[in-house]
Amino acid sequence: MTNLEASVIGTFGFSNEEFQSIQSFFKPLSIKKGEYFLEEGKYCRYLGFVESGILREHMYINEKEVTKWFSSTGYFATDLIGFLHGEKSRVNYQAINDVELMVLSKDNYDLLGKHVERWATLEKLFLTKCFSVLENRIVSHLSMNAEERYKAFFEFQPSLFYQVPLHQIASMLAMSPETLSRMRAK
Amino acid sequence: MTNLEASVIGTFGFSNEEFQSIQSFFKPLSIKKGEYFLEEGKYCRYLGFVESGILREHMYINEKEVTKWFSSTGYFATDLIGFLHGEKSRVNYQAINDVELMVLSKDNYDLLGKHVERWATLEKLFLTKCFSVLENRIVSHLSMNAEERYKAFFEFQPSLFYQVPLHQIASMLAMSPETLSRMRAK
DNA sequence: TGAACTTCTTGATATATGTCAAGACGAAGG
DNA sequence: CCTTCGTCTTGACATATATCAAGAAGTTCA
Repeated sequence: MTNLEASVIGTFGFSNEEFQSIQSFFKPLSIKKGEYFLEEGKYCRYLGFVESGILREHMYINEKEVTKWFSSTGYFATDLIGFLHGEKSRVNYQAINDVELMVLSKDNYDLLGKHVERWATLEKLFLTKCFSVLENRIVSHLSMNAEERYKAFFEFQPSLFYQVPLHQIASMLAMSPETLSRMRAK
Repeated sequence: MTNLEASVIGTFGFSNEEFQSIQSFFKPLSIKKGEYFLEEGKYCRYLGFVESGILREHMYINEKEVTKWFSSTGYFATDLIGFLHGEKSRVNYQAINDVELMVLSKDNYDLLGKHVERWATLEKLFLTKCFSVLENRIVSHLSMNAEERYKAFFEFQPSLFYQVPLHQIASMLAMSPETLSRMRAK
């Protein structure tokens, strides 16, 4: 069973039949360490699902690089708004290490509604999951200090800390690399 | 023309016919200053649209009150995840002043798909707008300091600053009331 | 192997922001 | 009308976090 299958059936509650009917729309894509899956200013033609490896989502603001998210195994990767609306991406997705993806083109994505009866429901579930993740992050910024954000994220995804440069994690948590280093020291 | 009509046609691109077909599903609701439109732990039975007045979205974390958002004229109000999934609310919506709403019950919301042909498209547009707002807020926390967040939000909604207690705005921007007061002094 | 990088840590210090306390002011209510 | 309460500001001070700088390891690559 691929990770895609496990995720789509487990997390999103697709039936086996539903999964079979969408599977053929995905195709595999390999990306080498350092290469880009998506670049700022280019059209978001693909929705990626990470089978293995880690992609980093980042953008430049006032010449400073801001890490927004990491898509590791089992996560989807794209500028969702850009993808759904057929617009240019505002973010980059770069491979932290060698990455294996299953990707769905925008054209195929738009066809799913005709091939999967429950698609409207399933798509809504997907969108609301994404929404929920962001909502929780907002709350974390409203109610936690740097140390609490570090602890919460470390509990959530400890494995990332051994695979990703820590200064990038620090950026994603809105703190300096030195601060993150000091919290780890405790 | 009601604000609901203007918003749904202007922002979401409904046709007049589409608006007419959904209008009857909404009903008006008045809320007095201080009263609640939605409370933590209760089921989210309604999606509200603010015709006039301001609602404040807030929650309690470690006994501390955290203001998450303000829904002023032209905004929707509900715990979106709770509403869509038929779950209990994690937030409160309290009236800052007397508020006039147009509300859509969960039952009616679920009926819209059968009455409006483009509903799947329109609903997706609604969800992605909400998603986009959150995404921008995340980026603001990753790339701005308190003063920059204050300035950006003040430019975005200056009128709020004259209608809402400033300490609540401070909470929403993740800073202390004193800090907000000092930024304003400049 | 050695040189050039990157990453991570640590210390010293600077700065932004939070906390505490007090007072001014206006609104709400008896 | 007075009292009380909530709001906002301001000052003094505390603290969290950022910045700057240096060095130790680990990596990459010729």
